[in-house]
Amino acid sequence: MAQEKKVTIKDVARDAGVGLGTVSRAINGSANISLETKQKIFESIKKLGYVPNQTAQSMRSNKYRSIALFVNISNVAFAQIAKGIQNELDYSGYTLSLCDVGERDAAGKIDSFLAGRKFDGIILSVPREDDEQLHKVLSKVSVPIVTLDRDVPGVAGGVVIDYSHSVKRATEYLLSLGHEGIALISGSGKIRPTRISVAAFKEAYEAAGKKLDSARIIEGGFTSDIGRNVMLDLLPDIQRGSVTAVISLNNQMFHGILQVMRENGLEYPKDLSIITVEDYELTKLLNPPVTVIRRPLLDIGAGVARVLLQYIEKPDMYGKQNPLSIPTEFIIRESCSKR
Amino acid sequence: MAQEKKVTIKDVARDAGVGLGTVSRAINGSANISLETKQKIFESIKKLGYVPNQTAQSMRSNKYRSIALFVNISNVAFAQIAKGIQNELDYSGYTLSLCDVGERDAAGKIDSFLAGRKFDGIILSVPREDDEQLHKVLSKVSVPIVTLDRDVPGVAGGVVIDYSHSVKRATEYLLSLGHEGIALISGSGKIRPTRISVAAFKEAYEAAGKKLDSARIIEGGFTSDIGRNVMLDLLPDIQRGSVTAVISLNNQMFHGILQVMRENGLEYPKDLSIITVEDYELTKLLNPPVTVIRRPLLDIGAGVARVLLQYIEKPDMYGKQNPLSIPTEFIIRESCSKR
DNA sequence: ATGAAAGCGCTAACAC
DNA sequence: GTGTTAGCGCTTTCAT
Repeated sequence: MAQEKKVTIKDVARDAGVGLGTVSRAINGSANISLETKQKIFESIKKLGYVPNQTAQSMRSNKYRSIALFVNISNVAFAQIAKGIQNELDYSGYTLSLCDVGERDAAGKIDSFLAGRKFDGIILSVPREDDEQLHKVLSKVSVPIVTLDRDVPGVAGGVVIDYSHSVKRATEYLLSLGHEGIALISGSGKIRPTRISVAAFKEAYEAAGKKLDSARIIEGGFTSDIGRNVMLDLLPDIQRGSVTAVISLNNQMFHGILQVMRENGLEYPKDLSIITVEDYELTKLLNPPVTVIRRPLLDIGAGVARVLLQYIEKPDMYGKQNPLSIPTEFIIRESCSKR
Repeated sequence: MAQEKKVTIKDVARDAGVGLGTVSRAINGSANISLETKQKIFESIKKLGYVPNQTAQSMRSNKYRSIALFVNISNVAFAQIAKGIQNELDYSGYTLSLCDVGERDAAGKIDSFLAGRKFDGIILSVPREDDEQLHKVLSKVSVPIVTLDRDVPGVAGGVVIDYSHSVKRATEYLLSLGHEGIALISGSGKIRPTRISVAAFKEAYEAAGKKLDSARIIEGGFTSDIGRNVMLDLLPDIQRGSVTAVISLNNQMFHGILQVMRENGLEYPKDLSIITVEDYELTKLLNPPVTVIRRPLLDIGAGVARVLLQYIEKPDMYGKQNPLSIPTEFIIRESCSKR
């Protein structure tokens, strides 16, 4: 915690024997400046160890080199996504600010976080899309906002994850194994990935010409406790044999599901076939290894950052581009068996 | 992305019929101001929807309501720690800025991140403590820095995790089970948790009056690949029976270890007893459940944030306080057997 | 091409 | 107590 001597643009100007504005122009790569003065200035800058004060720059220019990320930080997938965003941002010198929106009152948290604070752009992933309060908060924001696999009216899509293909394949796979009673346990019903997945699930049933009991589509959530409860409810059906397979669309939930199975002496794939979304490789190390739907988390982060950066640079393009669609992968391991 | 009409302190002053400074005083809860003018001002503020411009505030006051977090974001533990930090920061209205230091050139990343940017404080967790470059970078910083379970010369400790007790207990436990050849696979050798754990490991051996083959203390790292390699090296000793138990001090590494076991038909606890650090509950769901050392990640985050906040408020206290020590928990499950 | 000067919105020092 | 004023460090006219 040493003392930092602060050298300002003034010092540079004096040292280089030029005016304030000229130094500014040099820094910002302005056109109207001769090569020699430029050189002279950069020498002084180096000599004095000058670093522009970003706060002052921001105040004057309304650029902040900073973007805000709103997510539910409890979601384990988030860390990798954040890393992907960082990687992309590093190139362009932006800072990432983090805000946990949690599960409840996301709008309130976003609002107070944003109050008076300045960012050049925002990446948004909320637990509910149909949040009036949220829309109100976001409508006050004057910088580009981009969603992370969410459909929020008035907000441009940044990245969408294509669960459709994988969920369909997973369902077909289970169907082909002879399962008829497949329970799809989604996350919250109010977000895009759930809608997409449910639709794909239905499609697969239709394509196979089988009829789907809509009670088999269960709205879950983001926690292992919810997984527990859903699974507890499902237990009778499983024991009766009317449910023989489960697809879990969230990793935390999957933990709860596994726990209930364990507690009730249910083994996979013998007593129940299971498929989940993969957030980290431990699913592969479970015994037996679990069949999963994998999302390329790093790519998702990098992608959403790139889209946002683009909108920041070209504000009039805002919302005029389709969100980046990121594919998922269906990986068959050993958690499902013939019926 | 609507238009935000910006109302400034000037507007408020005019509306309330007072001077600029008075409004400022009202906002900042200054003493010298009468209740009625204060009330009048807050009415105007509400009426006009005034929100102070933080950038301008920062520039003038050198306070930023912002703290920086430097971590290796690939570490899964980090997400929960970050949440703990956030929780604490929310109370005081600080923003968290995230910077991934990765594995290599942490100093460089920190340097460029910090360049010209302003924070009120920094939370630091680096992959190596003995980094000359790092010390140089940090010595230029003029705000409180606090470490997350690291010993960095010249930097105040924020939080230290007390692995000592748990590692000792884990070792004693293994020893009591009849294991003599216990391999301790640590993280990088250049960080505090490794030093602490190795010392505790040795102590346990000494206390039991057994002699420890120092080749059994193995420096690992932060990735599952390193875990793989270490385990591959260990394989002959395991098969020969000179190593019968493994303690892994890192979760990613543990994945690699498990993989190698799987690939070589080794089962725990039958062929090898294993203990690891727990970062998420999936270790409990492995079959059999794994005996672990658990760290309270949320508390760690909250703790380090609190310590930093304290130093920010009382800069002259900087470094004069002991780091907060956070206990760990040793949880016996079913991954170790008698020898 | 470059210097001078006017603020960005705010806080703090100084008057009264 | 409260108004006025001088900047914080920078970018951006506006002259030249």
